[in-house]
Amino acid sequence: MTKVEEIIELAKRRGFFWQAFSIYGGQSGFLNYAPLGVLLKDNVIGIWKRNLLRHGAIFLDSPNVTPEEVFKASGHLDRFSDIAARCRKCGNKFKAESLLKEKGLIPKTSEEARELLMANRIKCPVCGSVQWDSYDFNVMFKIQTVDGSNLYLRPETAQGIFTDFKLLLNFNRGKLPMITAQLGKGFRNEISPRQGLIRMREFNMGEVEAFLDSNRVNFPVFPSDNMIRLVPNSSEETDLKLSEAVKNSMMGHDHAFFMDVAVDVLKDVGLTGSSVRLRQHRKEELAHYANDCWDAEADIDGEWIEVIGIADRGNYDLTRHQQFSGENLEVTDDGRSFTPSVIEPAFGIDRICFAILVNSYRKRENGYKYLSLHPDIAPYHCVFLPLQNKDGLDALAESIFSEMKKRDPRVGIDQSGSIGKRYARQDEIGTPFCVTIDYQSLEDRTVTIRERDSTGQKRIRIDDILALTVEEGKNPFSALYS
RNA sequence: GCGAGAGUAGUGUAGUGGUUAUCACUGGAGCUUCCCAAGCUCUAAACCCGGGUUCGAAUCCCGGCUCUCGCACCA
Repeated sequence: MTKVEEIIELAKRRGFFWQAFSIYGGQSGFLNYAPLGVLLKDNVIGIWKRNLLRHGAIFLDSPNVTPEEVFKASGHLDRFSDIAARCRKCGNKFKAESLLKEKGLIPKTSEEARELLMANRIKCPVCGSVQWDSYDFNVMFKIQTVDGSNLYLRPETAQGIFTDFKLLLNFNRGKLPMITAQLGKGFRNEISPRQGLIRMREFNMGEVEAFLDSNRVNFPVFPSDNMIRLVPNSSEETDLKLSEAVKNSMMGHDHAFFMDVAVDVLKDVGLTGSSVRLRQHRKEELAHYANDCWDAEADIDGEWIEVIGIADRGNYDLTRHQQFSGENLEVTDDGRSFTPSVIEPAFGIDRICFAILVNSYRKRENGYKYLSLHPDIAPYHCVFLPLQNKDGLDALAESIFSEMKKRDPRVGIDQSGSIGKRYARQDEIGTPFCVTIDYQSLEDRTVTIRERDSTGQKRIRIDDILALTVEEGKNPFSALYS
């Protein structure tokens, strides 16, 4: 088994994620988060949300189902709908538009495309046949109401924010810059969804739209000014602080600010160092709405995978929605009217979760596996283990457990099997600390705390555990082993 | 979507026309001289779905679904 296969095997066996609808054979492109995966994902989302709140973000939650007009305005309807041409002989599929481009022909319908392909004896690039079928292909899932209105499942959550821009700005008392964010699902009818959590038809995204005045610096102070590997599209890759990259004119200041925020989030979930980089899109790679885009990529077993896209959308979306809706979406500031620009960091929650699993997977010399998860994002913070299930050890463990779970619900207790088996079980799901109640505990109210990565142990007082203060998103037990 | 391969307990697997369907790990109950998956006993759990061939199909054929790899796709 390859490393990734081993991780997927562990993730299925221990309950991080499962194939969706598996009793009916499964459905390609859809996965279930299993019990531990849900906890991990919640922690990732919590880190995303707290980082944004820290910068004054406001949040929105808009519908998945979106009317056609919105995607006409956003450009997704045109750019997502293609006429596909299928060679009758070899079955290969192409964009009809690109096959007909050299003849200067632009088909309006799939029927017209087929006629043009046949009439001009366009050859299949693979087998040379001139026999074609054609059909409409849309990457957006189309649905209909009973009265026949066309609706789509959104391919990105961003449009919900753009269409509520005036309300959000009013809520923000008219002030720019304004950071808005939405956690939600996106849907894309991928032709061949693959690689588990990497390419799904329904996926979790945490999108941020920062509205700003492009004539000035909107976010002067970087939160961390992280040092990061940068891969620009026109020069050599280099390690730089983001402030230095801005000085070198590699990107705009406000764009770099959100790259810094993105790197902070990755740092908080435990993705750091050489496993993360920022790569600039090539011109031809840019989405229709983007002026510039840098992807935060994570190393997933030797392959760089986009986990966050930080796009400069300019004023494209607001300008388009102003045109199509007739609403005035300009902002007046200092007597000057303008359409705000947008920087959009879009976080791929599922990919971040998968990158976390892959990058935390370790093997000990004896072959036993463990997940070296950051203590703050592990599904369980600490698990209590009575060395024996008798002699009062079990009762003492249960009393500590029931006291602690009132304050930190991310604790567990495990009384089944040998102690080594229980340590191994917790190692596999990435529990960073195990507290073992042994015979000495009965005499002096001390216990041992074991750290997952080193397997080292310290003896601590039960009262010090009970005195821990719990802070949202933090593992309080880290304070006991330092 | 195309081509090739593959789908057997939760996981990984054995099984080339007739088996009570193999083994291991995991899970559960218990014993145990008890701090790193020890040992022992017991136990739960599977042939992807639908057709066909056959006296008889996990096994052969067809279709569907899913997975893997390559191609294409990835706004």
